[in-house]
Amino acid sequence: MVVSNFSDWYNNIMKEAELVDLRYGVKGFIVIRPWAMFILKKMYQIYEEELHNVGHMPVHFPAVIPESYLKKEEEHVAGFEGEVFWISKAGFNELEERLALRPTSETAMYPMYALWTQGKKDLPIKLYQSGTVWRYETKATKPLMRGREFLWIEAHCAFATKEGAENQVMEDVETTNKVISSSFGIPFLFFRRPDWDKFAGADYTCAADTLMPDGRVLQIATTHLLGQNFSKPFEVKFMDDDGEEKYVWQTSYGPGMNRILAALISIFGDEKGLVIPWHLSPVQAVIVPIFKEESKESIMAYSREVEKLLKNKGIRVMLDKSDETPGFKFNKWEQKGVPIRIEIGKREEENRSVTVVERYDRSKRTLPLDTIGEIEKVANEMFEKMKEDAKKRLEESIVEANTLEDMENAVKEGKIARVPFCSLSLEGKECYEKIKEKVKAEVRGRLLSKKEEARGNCIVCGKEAGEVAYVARQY
RNA sequence: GGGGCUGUGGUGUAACCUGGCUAGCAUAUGGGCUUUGGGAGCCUGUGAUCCCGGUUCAAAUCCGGGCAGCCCCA
Repeated sequence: MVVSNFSDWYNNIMKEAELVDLRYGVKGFIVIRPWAMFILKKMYQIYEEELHNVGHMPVHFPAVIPESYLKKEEEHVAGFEGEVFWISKAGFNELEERLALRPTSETAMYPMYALWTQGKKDLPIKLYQSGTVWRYETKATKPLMRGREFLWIEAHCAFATKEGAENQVMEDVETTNKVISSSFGIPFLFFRRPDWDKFAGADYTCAADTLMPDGRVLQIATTHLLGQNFSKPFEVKFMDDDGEEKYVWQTSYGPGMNRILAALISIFGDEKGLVIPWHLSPVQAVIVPIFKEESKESIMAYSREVEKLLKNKGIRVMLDKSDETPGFKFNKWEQKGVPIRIEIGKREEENRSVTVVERYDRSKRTLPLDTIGEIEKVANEMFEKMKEDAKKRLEESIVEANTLEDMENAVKEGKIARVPFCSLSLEGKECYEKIKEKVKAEVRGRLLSKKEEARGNCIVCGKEAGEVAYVARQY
């Protein structure tokens, strides 16, 4: 992907590949078109399956939250109040109590959790819902990256002990690795966020940041240790073994599906268009027939035979029967990101073979018809390459910086700077604000994946460094 | 939150500064002919000045407001 004009590329691909339509006419609300929605559905399916594997069950809570619920936890309201859409009227009646369109569902779910939890037998609770939330974003909106309505999954857990909740946070990290990294191929860094940047109402927040081609990071999933901050005001209690009533320990986890799609598009896309991983693509293999008028019938017949063969193998195949020229079709499906193209012309028909072109590096090979199942292997190898290359790009974008100047340069070049930093608790906030002002970048936190020993002095204040922090520009 | 730019058929644009004739072009789209190993060609048809208000004999064009989009900065 060309870095110099990522923004143009991105805006353009939305239209060209028919992913979304921005013309709905309400700021921050967009129409997601079939090609993108199919990919989202696939991602949901894989995500939900993995959540089931680790013991979550699905649930559905209402989209509206009574004002009194939303306001029960003080920090939480303070964090979200400015972004809430309110329903104050229904039909011809003013509502007695305003209803919030959920910006996130803690305050919708926990009143019910209180009713459902009496004893240890009711714990842990591990529930998730897939759905939409609404936030009145005041920053500039950008298709799929920041909207006022977005699709996500939110998993809300409750445990008898703090340890149980902390383990859940680590399990969420592992789930994120399995799904977003291994299955979707999107590399990211998982950070413990600084205290000044945690979720409103959480003890602490961990967040996965991926790197967009222009060097800005995009947060694609978060998991929060909510501690007992919500269980107390919502009175989610249980009777413990010692006969004492105790408050549960809670977590919430939220992968943002729109943003994951935005990352998928941007990280794998190239100057020709999208490149969609095999298992997520609406069309996995497209057959492009090539013929002279006199051979049309037999080549189409052979193409249909190949189509049927692939369909029977469970592959999402599409035979492009339109009247366009082959070159037009090649370009169209490359733009749409179909991972495998199968060309069938006179040569292929005569040899009972197919020509297979993979989208990522556009390598071409001829397969005899009876080995056509090989395309799955080709596609898998393609995906592994995409994944590796993306991972390498992320790793290579991390650079050491020990002075403010180095950091500024790194960030300006679209890198993620790894810096010695005094503290990620509130004591370090002043240093962070200086970075933000001078370098126009964010302190993303410290890595979760490994413990990094801080050396030297804080890049800003010069005090002994307590942390190895990562600094980058963000979306 | 601050600043800037923009809004013309489905899409991309010309005309806007300096108001004036039938709003031009490309692409897409309907029909016809023709055509298929990297975005074919010819003929023909359909289709547009974001919304509200103001200035003016006359507004796509100038002014004000709204809505929407993009970029930069916080």
